[in-house]
Amino acid sequence: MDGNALPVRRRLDPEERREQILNAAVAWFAEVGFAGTTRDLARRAGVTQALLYKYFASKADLTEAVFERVYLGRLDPQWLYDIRDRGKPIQGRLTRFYRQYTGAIFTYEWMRIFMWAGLAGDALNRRYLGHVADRLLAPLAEEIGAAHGGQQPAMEDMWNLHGGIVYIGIRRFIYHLPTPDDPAAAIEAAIARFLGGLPGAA
Amino acid sequence: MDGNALPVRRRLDPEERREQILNAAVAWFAEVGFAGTTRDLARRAGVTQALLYKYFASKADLTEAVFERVYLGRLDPQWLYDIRDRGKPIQGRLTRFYRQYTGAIFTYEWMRIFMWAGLAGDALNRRYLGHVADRLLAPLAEEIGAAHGGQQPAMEDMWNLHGGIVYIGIRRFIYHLPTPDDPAAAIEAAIARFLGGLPGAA
DNA sequence: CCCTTAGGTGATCAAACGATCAACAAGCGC
DNA sequence: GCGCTTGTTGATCGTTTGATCACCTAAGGG
Repeated sequence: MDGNALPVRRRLDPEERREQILNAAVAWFAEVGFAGTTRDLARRAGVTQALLYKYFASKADLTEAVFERVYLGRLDPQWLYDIRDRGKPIQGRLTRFYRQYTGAIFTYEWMRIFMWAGLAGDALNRRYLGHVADRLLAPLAEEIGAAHGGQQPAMEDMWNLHGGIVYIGIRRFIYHLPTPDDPAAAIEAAIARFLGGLPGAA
Repeated sequence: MDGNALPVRRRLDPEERREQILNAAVAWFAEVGFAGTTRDLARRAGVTQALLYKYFASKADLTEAVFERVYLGRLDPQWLYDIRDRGKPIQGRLTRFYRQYTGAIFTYEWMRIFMWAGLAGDALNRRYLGHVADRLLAPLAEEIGAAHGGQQPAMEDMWNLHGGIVYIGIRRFIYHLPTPDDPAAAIEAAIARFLGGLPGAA
Protein backbone atom coordinates (compact mmCIF):
# COMPACT_ATOMS: atom_id res chain seq x y z
CA MET A 1 0.00 0.00 0.00
CA ASP A 2 2.42 2.63 1.18
CA GLY A 3 5.43 0.91 -0.23
CA ASN A 4 6.32 4.05 -2.12
CA ALA A 5 5.71 6.30 0.88
CA LEU A 6 8.65 8.29 2.14
CA PRO A 7 10.34 6.64 5.09
CA VAL A 8 9.21 8.23 8.34
CA ARG A 9 12.10 10.29 9.53
CA ARG A 10 12.28 9.42 13.20
CA ARG A 11 15.01 11.90 14.08
CA LEU A 12 14.38 15.43 12.90
CA ASP A 13 16.44 18.58 12.89
CA PRO A 14 15.75 20.27 16.25
CA GLU A 15 14.52 23.41 14.50
CA GLU A 16 12.23 21.40 12.29
CA ARG A 17 10.87 19.41 15.22
CA ARG A 18 10.28 22.53 17.30
CA GLU A 19 8.39 24.04 14.40
CA GLN A 20 6.26 20.91 14.05
CA ILE A 21 5.37 20.96 17.75
CA LEU A 22 4.69 24.69 17.76
CA ASN A 23 2.39 24.46 14.74
CA ALA A 24 0.46 21.64 16.37
CA ALA A 25 0.26 23.64 19.61
CA VAL A 26 -1.19 26.67 17.82
CA ALA A 27 -3.86 24.53 16.17
CA TRP A 28 -4.56 22.55 19.34
CA PHE A 29 -4.80 25.47 21.77
CA ALA A 30 -6.91 27.40 19.26
CA GLU A 31 -9.37 24.54 19.27
CA VAL A 32 -9.63 23.64 22.95
CA GLY A 33 -8.00 26.53 24.79
CA PHE A 34 -4.97 26.61 27.00
CA ALA A 35 -6.49 24.11 29.42
CA GLY A 36 -5.85 21.46 26.78
CA THR A 37 -3.55 18.70 27.99
CA THR A 38 0.01 18.17 26.84
CA ARG A 39 -0.74 14.50 26.20
CA ASP A 40 -3.47 15.26 23.68
CA LEU A 41 -1.28 17.90 22.11
CA ALA A 42 1.59 15.43 21.75
CA ARG A 43 -0.72 12.86 20.15
CA ARG A 44 -1.87 15.53 17.72
CA ALA A 45 1.68 16.57 16.93
CA GLY A 46 2.68 12.96 16.33
CA VAL A 47 5.32 12.90 19.05
CA THR A 48 5.52 11.60 22.61
CA GLN A 49 4.53 13.78 25.50
CA ALA A 50 8.02 13.63 26.99
CA LEU A 51 9.51 15.10 23.83
CA LEU A 52 7.60 18.35 24.31
CA TYR A 53 9.77 19.05 27.32
CA LYS A 54 12.96 18.72 25.28
CA TYR A 55 11.88 21.74 23.26
CA PHE A 56 9.89 23.75 25.80
CA ALA A 57 10.78 24.06 29.48
CA SER A 58 7.16 24.00 30.65
CA LYS A 59 3.61 24.23 29.39
CA ALA A 60 3.65 27.95 30.21
CA ASP A 61 6.78 28.30 28.09
CA LEU A 62 5.04 26.55 25.22
CA THR A 63 1.92 28.71 25.42
CA GLU A 64 4.12 31.80 25.44
CA ALA A 65 5.74 30.59 22.24
CA VAL A 66 2.24 30.10 20.80
CA PHE A 67 1.39 33.68 21.70
CA GLU A 68 4.53 35.01 20.04
CA ARG A 69 3.86 33.01 16.92
CA VAL A 70 0.28 34.22 16.70
CA TYR A 71 0.78 37.88 17.58
CA LEU A 72 4.15 38.64 16.03
CA GLY A 73 4.17 40.29 12.65
CA ARG A 74 0.41 40.25 12.37
CA LEU A 75 0.12 44.03 11.99
CA ASP A 76 1.83 45.47 8.91
CA PRO A 77 3.36 48.96 9.50
CA GLN A 78 2.65 49.68 5.83
CA TRP A 79 -1.05 49.89 6.59
CA LEU A 80 -0.60 53.17 8.46
CA TYR A 81 1.11 54.75 5.45
CA ASP A 82 -1.70 53.68 3.15
CA ILE A 83 -4.24 55.04 5.63
CA ARG A 84 -2.56 58.45 5.53
CA ASP A 85 -2.26 58.62 1.74
CA ARG A 86 -4.56 61.59 1.17
CA GLY A 87 -4.13 61.33 -2.55
CA LYS A 88 -6.78 58.64 -2.46
CA PRO A 89 -10.43 58.96 -1.37
CA ILE A 90 -11.11 58.08 2.28
CA GLN A 91 -13.64 55.35 1.52
CA GLY A 92 -11.15 53.49 -0.61
CA ARG A 93 -8.51 53.77 2.10
CA LEU A 94 -10.88 52.44 4.72
CA THR A 95 -11.94 49.57 2.50
CA ARG A 96 -8.37 48.72 1.61
CA PHE A 97 -7.29 48.78 5.23
CA TYR A 98 -10.07 46.51 6.44
CA ARG A 99 -9.54 44.13 3.56
CA GLN A 100 -5.91 43.81 4.63
CA TYR A 101 -6.69 43.76 8.34
CA THR A 102 -9.36 41.07 8.11
CA GLY A 103 -7.14 39.20 5.69
CA ALA A 104 -4.58 39.03 8.48
CA ILE A 105 -6.76 38.15 11.46
CA PHE A 106 -9.71 36.21 10.02
CA THR A 107 -8.17 32.82 10.60
CA TYR A 108 -9.36 30.06 12.89
CA GLU A 109 -6.14 30.11 14.89
CA TRP A 110 -5.84 33.84 15.39
CA MET A 111 -9.46 34.63 16.22
CA ARG A 112 -9.79 31.82 18.73
CA ILE A 113 -6.44 32.16 20.46
CA PHE A 114 -7.03 35.90 20.74
CA MET A 115 -10.40 35.22 22.37
CA TRP A 116 -9.09 32.50 24.71
CA ALA A 117 -6.32 34.86 25.76
CA GLY A 118 -8.79 37.70 26.22
CA LEU A 119 -10.97 35.66 28.53
CA ALA A 120 -7.91 34.50 30.44
CA GLY A 121 -7.05 38.17 31.00
CA ASP A 122 -3.77 38.12 29.12
CA ALA A 123 -2.00 41.47 29.08
CA LEU A 124 -0.71 40.95 25.52
CA ASN A 125 -4.30 41.12 24.43
CA ARG A 126 -4.91 44.58 25.84
CA ARG A 127 -1.58 45.79 24.54
CA TYR A 128 -2.49 44.60 21.05
CA LEU A 129 -5.86 46.36 21.10
CA GLY A 130 -4.24 49.49 22.52
CA HIS A 131 -1.97 49.41 19.52
CA VAL A 132 -4.95 48.99 17.19
CA ALA A 133 -6.63 51.99 18.81
CA ASP A 134 -3.62 54.33 18.82
CA ARG A 135 -1.91 53.37 15.57
CA LEU A 136 -4.83 52.44 13.38
CA LEU A 137 -8.25 53.61 14.58
CA ALA A 138 -7.08 57.05 15.76
CA PRO A 139 -5.30 57.83 12.45
CA LEU A 140 -8.34 56.55 10.56
CA ALA A 141 -10.55 58.92 12.58
CA GLU A 142 -8.18 61.76 11.75
CA GLU A 143 -8.31 60.97 8.06
CA ILE A 144 -12.08 60.72 8.10
CA GLY A 145 -12.24 64.07 9.87
CA ALA A 146 -9.95 65.65 7.30
CA ALA A 147 -12.01 64.24 4.46
CA HIS A 148 -15.26 65.42 6.00
CA GLY A 149 -14.15 68.96 6.75
CA GLY A 150 -12.96 68.71 10.31
CA GLN A 151 -15.86 66.67 11.71
CA GLN A 152 -13.82 63.86 13.25
CA PRO A 153 -15.48 60.69 14.58
CA ALA A 154 -14.97 59.94 18.28
CA MET A 155 -12.95 56.87 19.21
CA GLU A 156 -16.13 55.19 20.37
CA ASP A 157 -17.49 55.59 16.84
CA MET A 158 -14.34 54.03 15.44
CA TRP A 159 -14.66 51.10 17.84
CA ASN A 160 -18.21 50.67 16.61
CA LEU A 161 -17.05 50.44 13.01
CA HIS A 162 -14.25 48.11 14.01
CA GLY A 163 -16.45 45.89 16.14
CA GLY A 164 -19.10 45.52 13.48
CA ILE A 165 -16.49 44.22 11.06
CA VAL A 166 -14.57 42.03 13.51
CA TYR A 167 -17.87 40.49 14.61
CA ILE A 168 -17.97 38.68 11.26
CA GLY A 169 -14.90 36.74 12.34
CA ILE A 170 -16.34 36.14 15.78
CA ARG A 171 -19.49 34.70 14.29
CA ARG A 172 -17.55 32.44 11.97
CA PHE A 173 -14.65 31.20 14.09
CA ILE A 174 -15.94 31.49 17.67
CA TYR A 175 -19.65 30.76 17.29
CA HIS A 176 -19.37 28.61 14.16
CA LEU A 177 -22.26 30.42 12.53
CA PRO A 178 -22.63 30.70 8.75
CA THR A 179 -21.03 33.82 7.29
CA PRO A 180 -20.34 34.98 3.75
CA ASP A 181 -17.44 33.06 2.19
CA ASP A 182 -15.93 36.38 1.25
CA PRO A 183 -16.71 39.11 3.78
CA ALA A 184 -15.42 41.84 1.44
CA ALA A 185 -18.88 42.91 0.27
CA ALA A 186 -20.29 43.13 3.81
CA ILE A 187 -17.25 45.11 4.95
CA GLU A 188 -17.52 47.48 2.03
CA ALA A 189 -21.20 48.05 2.76
CA ALA A 190 -20.47 48.64 6.45
CA ILE A 191 -17.84 51.25 5.64
CA ALA A 192 -20.12 52.97 3.14
CA ARG A 193 -22.91 53.11 5.74
CA PHE A 194 -20.51 54.38 8.37
CA LEU A 195 -19.28 57.24 6.20
CA GLY A 196 -22.69 58.00 4.77
CA GLY A 197 -24.26 58.04 8.21
CA LEU A 198 -21.77 60.38 9.84
CA PRO A 199 -23.27 63.69 10.98
CA GLY A 200 -22.74 66.25 8.25
CA ALA A 201 -22.31 63.68 5.50
CA ALA A 202 -23.90 64.36 2.16
CA MET B 1 -15.47 42.67 67.00
CA ASP B 2 -18.19 40.64 65.37
CA GLY B 3 -20.09 40.04 68.56
CA ASN B 4 -23.17 41.54 67.01
CA ALA B 5 -22.78 39.60 63.76
CA LEU B 6 -25.59 37.26 62.83
CA PRO B 7 -24.83 33.68 63.77
CA VAL B 8 -23.63 31.74 60.75
CA ARG B 9 -26.40 29.38 59.81
CA ARG B 10 -24.58 26.15 59.22
CA ARG B 11 -27.60 24.22 57.96
CA LEU B 12 -29.49 25.92 55.18
CA ASP B 13 -32.71 25.14 53.40
CA PRO B 14 -31.77 22.91 50.45
CA GLU B 15 -33.27 25.38 48.01
CA GLU B 16 -31.37 28.25 49.57
CA ARG B 17 -28.10 26.32 49.60
CA ARG B 18 -28.52 25.24 46.00
CA GLU B 19 -29.10 28.84 45.04
CA GLN B 20 -26.00 29.93 46.91
CA ILE B 21 -23.86 27.34 45.14
CA LEU B 22 -25.38 28.11 41.76
CA ASN B 23 -24.77 31.83 42.15
CA ALA B 24 -21.17 31.20 43.11
CA ALA B 25 -20.80 28.82 40.17
CA VAL B 26 -22.08 31.44 37.72
CA ALA B 27 -19.61 34.02 39.04
CA TRP B 28 -16.76 31.52 39.21
CA PHE B 29 -17.17 29.95 35.78
CA ALA B 30 -17.68 33.40 34.27
CA GLU B 31 -14.31 34.40 35.63
CA VAL B 32 -12.12 31.36 34.90
CA GLY B 33 -14.16 29.29 32.46
CA PHE B 34 -15.53 25.80 32.77
CA ALA B 35 -12.08 24.32 33.32
CA GLY B 36 -12.21 25.89 36.79
CA THR B 37 -11.91 23.32 39.58
CA THR B 38 -14.71 22.30 41.89
CA ARG B 39 -12.43 22.84 44.88
CA ASP B 40 -11.86 26.51 44.12
CA LEU B 41 -15.54 26.93 43.38
CA ALA B 42 -16.47 25.40 46.74
CA ARG B 43 -14.02 27.71 48.54
CA ARG B 44 -15.58 30.67 46.75
CA ALA B 45 -19.09 29.53 47.63
CA GLY B 46 -18.11 29.08 51.26
CA VAL B 47 -18.95 25.37 51.36
CA THR B 48 -16.96 22.16 51.20
CA GLN B 49 -16.23 20.51 47.90
CA ALA B 50 -18.13 17.39 48.90
CA LEU B 51 -21.31 19.38 49.43
CA LEU B 52 -21.44 20.37 45.77
CA TYR B 53 -22.21 16.76 44.92
CA LYS B 54 -25.21 16.69 47.25
CA TYR B 55 -26.88 19.31 45.05
CA PHE B 56 -25.45 18.50 41.63
CA ALA B 57 -24.77 14.98 40.39
CA SER B 58 -21.59 15.94 38.55
CA LYS B 59 -19.61 18.91 37.37
CA ALA B 60 -21.30 18.62 33.98
CA ASP B 61 -24.66 18.75 35.74
CA LEU B 62 -23.60 21.89 37.57
CA THR B 63 -22.39 23.64 34.44
CA GLU B 64 -25.66 22.78 32.74
CA ALA B 65 -27.52 24.46 35.60
CA VAL B 66 -25.26 27.47 35.14
CA PHE B 67 -26.20 27.59 31.46
CA GLU B 68 -29.90 27.43 32.24
CA ARG B 69 -29.59 30.17 34.82
CA VAL B 70 -27.71 32.42 32.44
CA TYR B 71 -29.72 31.80 29.28
CA LEU B 72 -33.23 31.35 30.59
CA GLY B 73 -35.52 34.36 30.55
CA ARG B 74 -32.81 36.60 29.15
CA LEU B 75 -34.80 37.51 26.05
CA ASP B 76 -38.10 39.30 26.71
CA PRO B 77 -40.87 38.38 24.21
CA GLN B 78 -42.24 41.90 24.69
CA TRP B 79 -39.31 43.29 22.73
CA LEU B 80 -40.68 41.87 19.48
CA TYR B 81 -44.01 43.62 19.99
CA ASP B 82 -42.29 46.93 20.63
CA ILE B 83 -40.17 46.42 17.53
CA ARG B 84 -43.28 45.96 15.40
CA ASP B 85 -45.13 48.97 16.81
CA ARG B 86 -45.29 51.01 13.62
CA GLY B 87 -46.99 53.85 15.45
CA LYS B 88 -43.53 54.92 16.53
CA PRO B 89 -40.57 56.01 14.37
CA ILE B 90 -38.12 53.27 13.46
CA GLN B 91 -35.08 54.95 14.99
CA GLY B 92 -36.78 55.18 18.38
CA ARG B 93 -37.77 51.52 18.19
CA LEU B 94 -34.23 50.46 17.32
CA THR B 95 -32.81 52.57 20.11
CA ARG B 96 -35.32 51.29 22.61
CA PHE B 97 -34.68 47.69 21.64
CA TYR B 98 -30.92 47.93 21.92
CA ARG B 99 -31.18 49.78 25.21
CA GLN B 100 -33.22 46.87 26.55
CA TYR B 101 -31.13 44.20 24.89
CA THR B 102 -27.81 45.54 26.11
CA GLY B 103 -29.39 46.14 29.50
CA ALA B 104 -30.07 42.41 29.61
CA ILE B 105 -26.77 41.01 28.33
CA PHE B 106 -24.14 43.60 29.28
CA THR B 107 -23.18 41.91 32.52
CA TYR B 108 -19.88 40.33 33.47
CA GLU B 109 -21.49 36.91 33.95
CA TRP B 110 -23.52 36.79 30.77
CA MET B 111 -20.94 38.13 28.35
CA ARG B 112 -18.15 35.90 29.61
CA ILE B 113 -20.12 32.69 30.02
CA PHE B 114 -21.57 33.20 26.58
CA MET B 115 -18.07 33.59 25.16
CA TRP B 116 -16.63 30.62 27.08
CA ALA B 117 -19.52 28.51 25.84
CA GLY B 118 -19.06 29.79 22.30
CA LEU B 119 -15.39 28.80 22.24
CA ALA B 120 -16.25 25.42 23.73
CA GLY B 121 -18.65 24.92 20.82
CA ASP B 122 -21.80 24.68 22.90
CA ALA B 123 -24.93 24.14 20.83
CA LEU B 124 -27.05 26.34 23.12
CA ASN B 125 -24.94 29.22 21.95
CA ARG B 126 -25.77 28.77 18.30
CA ARG B 127 -29.41 28.18 19.13
CA TYR B 128 -29.52 31.44 21.07
CA LEU B 129 -27.97 33.42 18.23
CA GLY B 130 -30.29 31.73 15.74
CA HIS B 131 -33.14 32.98 17.86
CA VAL B 132 -31.67 36.48 17.87
CA ALA B 133 -31.39 36.38 14.09
CA ASP B 134 -34.87 35.01 13.36
CA ARG B 135 -36.93 36.67 16.07
CA LEU B 136 -35.16 39.99 16.51
CA LEU B 137 -32.81 40.96 13.69
CA ALA B 138 -35.05 39.74 10.86
CA PRO B 139 -38.12 41.63 12.18
CA LEU B 140 -35.95 44.68 12.73
CA ALA B 141 -34.80 44.47 9.11
CA GLU B 142 -38.43 44.20 8.01
CA GLU B 143 -39.41 47.26 10.01
CA ILE B 144 -36.48 49.24 8.68
CA GLY B 145 -37.48 48.22 5.16
CA ALA B 146 -41.08 49.31 5.75
CA ALA B 147 -39.95 52.63 7.15
CA HIS B 148 -37.57 53.24 4.26
CA GLY B 149 -39.99 52.41 1.48
CA GLY B 150 -39.27 48.76 0.82
CA GLN B 151 -35.48 48.95 0.80
CA GLN B 152 -34.82 46.25 3.41
CA PRO B 153 -31.32 45.69 4.85
CA ALA B 154 -29.80 42.26 4.30
CA MET B 155 -29.24 40.01 7.32
CA GLU B 156 -25.51 40.60 6.98
CA ASP B 157 -26.16 44.32 7.44
CA MET B 158 -28.21 43.61 10.55
CA TRP B 159 -25.40 41.46 11.94
CA ASN B 160 -23.07 44.35 11.32
CA LEU B 161 -25.25 46.70 13.33
CA HIS B 162 -25.65 44.08 16.04
CA GLY B 163 -21.95 43.25 16.20
CA GLY B 164 -20.88 46.85 16.44
CA ILE B 165 -23.08 47.29 19.48
CA VAL B 166 -22.31 43.97 21.17
CA TYR B 167 -18.61 44.68 20.68
CA ILE B 168 -18.89 47.32 23.41
CA GLY B 169 -19.67 44.55 25.87
CA ILE B 170 -16.88 42.38 24.48
CA ARG B 171 -14.37 45.18 24.96
CA ARG B 172 -15.52 45.80 28.51
CA PHE B 173 -16.11 42.32 29.91
CA ILE B 174 -13.88 40.08 27.80
CA TYR B 175 -10.91 42.31 27.05
CA HIS B 176 -11.22 44.53 30.14
CA LEU B 177 -10.74 47.66 28.07
CA PRO B 178 -12.16 51.04 29.10
CA THR B 179 -15.62 51.73 27.71
CA PRO B 180 -18.21 54.47 28.38
CA ASP B 181 -19.92 53.96 31.75
CA ASP B 182 -23.22 54.28 29.94
CA PRO B 183 -23.08 52.90 26.39
CA ALA B 184 -26.47 54.46 25.51
CA ALA B 185 -24.98 57.43 23.67
CA ALA B 186 -22.63 55.27 21.60
CA ILE B 187 -25.47 52.91 20.75
CA GLU B 188 -27.77 55.74 19.77
CA ALA B 189 -25.07 57.20 17.52
CA ALA B 190 -24.42 53.80 15.94
CA ILE B 191 -28.11 53.35 15.15
CA ALA B 192 -28.39 56.85 13.73
CA ARG B 193 -25.37 56.22 11.50
CA PHE B 194 -26.75 52.86 10.41
CA LEU B 195 -30.09 54.32 9.36
CA GLY B 196 -28.56 57.46 7.91
CA GLY B 197 -26.04 55.45 5.93
CA LEU B 198 -28.48 53.00 4.36
CA PRO B 199 -28.71 53.25 0.57
CA GLY B 200 -31.61 55.49 -0.32
CA ALA B 201 -31.63 57.29 3.04
CA ALA B 202 -32.23 61.03 3.06
C1' DC C 1 32.47 -1.03 10.41
C1' DC C 2 32.41 0.80 14.91
C1' DC C 3 31.74 4.43 18.01
C1' DT C 4 30.24 8.68 19.63
C1' DT C 5 26.62 12.10 19.60
C1' DA C 6 22.14 13.45 20.46
C1' DG C 7 17.16 12.95 19.18
C1' DG C 8 13.57 10.21 21.02
C1' DT C 9 10.89 6.98 24.15
C1' DG C 10 8.58 4.27 28.08
C1' DA C 11 8.19 4.30 32.79
C1' DT C 12 7.28 6.86 36.61
C1' DC C 13 6.68 10.67 40.15
C1' DA C 14 4.10 14.10 42.91
C1' DA C 15 0.32 16.98 42.72
C1' DA C 16 -4.31 18.05 41.47
C1' DC C 17 -8.50 16.48 39.75
C1' DG C 18 -13.74 14.77 39.96
C1' DA C 19 -16.26 11.94 42.77
C1' DT C 20 -17.62 8.93 46.88
C1' DC C 21 -18.53 7.51 51.66
C1' DA C 22 -18.89 6.83 56.49
C1' DA C 23 -19.44 9.67 60.21
C1' DC C 24 -20.78 13.94 62.45
C1' DA C 25 -23.98 17.39 64.35
C1' DA C 26 -27.49 21.17 63.73
C1' DG C 27 -32.25 21.79 64.05
C1' DC C 28 -37.05 20.31 64.42
C1' DG C 29 -41.01 17.48 66.39
C1' DC C 30 -42.51 15.49 70.42
C1' DG D 1 -34.56 17.52 77.11
C1' DC D 2 -34.48 13.63 73.94
C1' DG D 3 -34.17 11.36 69.69
C1' DC D 4 -34.62 11.32 64.85
C1' DT D 5 -33.97 13.41 60.42
C1' DT D 6 -30.88 15.25 57.26
C1' DG D 7 -27.67 18.95 55.95
C1' DT D 8 -22.71 18.93 56.19
C1' DT D 9 -17.98 17.42 56.67
C1' DG D 10 -13.08 15.21 56.57
C1' DA D 11 -10.94 11.52 54.63
C1' DT D 12 -10.16 9.00 50.74
C1' DC D 13 -10.58 6.66 46.12
C1' DG D 14 -9.06 6.15 41.26
C1' DT D 15 -7.69 8.94 37.46
C1' DT D 16 -5.47 12.54 35.07
C1' DT D 17 -2.22 16.10 34.99
C1' DG D 18 2.52 18.50 34.23
C1' DA D 19 7.05 17.16 34.58
C1' DT D 20 11.36 14.12 35.06
C1' DC D 21 14.42 10.30 34.50
C1' DA D 22 17.22 6.46 32.80
C1' DC D 23 17.54 4.23 28.84
C1' DC D 24 17.34 3.31 23.82
C1' DT D 25 18.70 3.89 19.07
C1' DA D 26 19.01 6.44 14.66
C1' DA D 27 22.47 8.88 12.19
C1' DG D 28 26.95 10.98 10.86
C1' DG D 29 32.26 11.01 11.23
C1' DG D 30 36.34 8.52 11.20
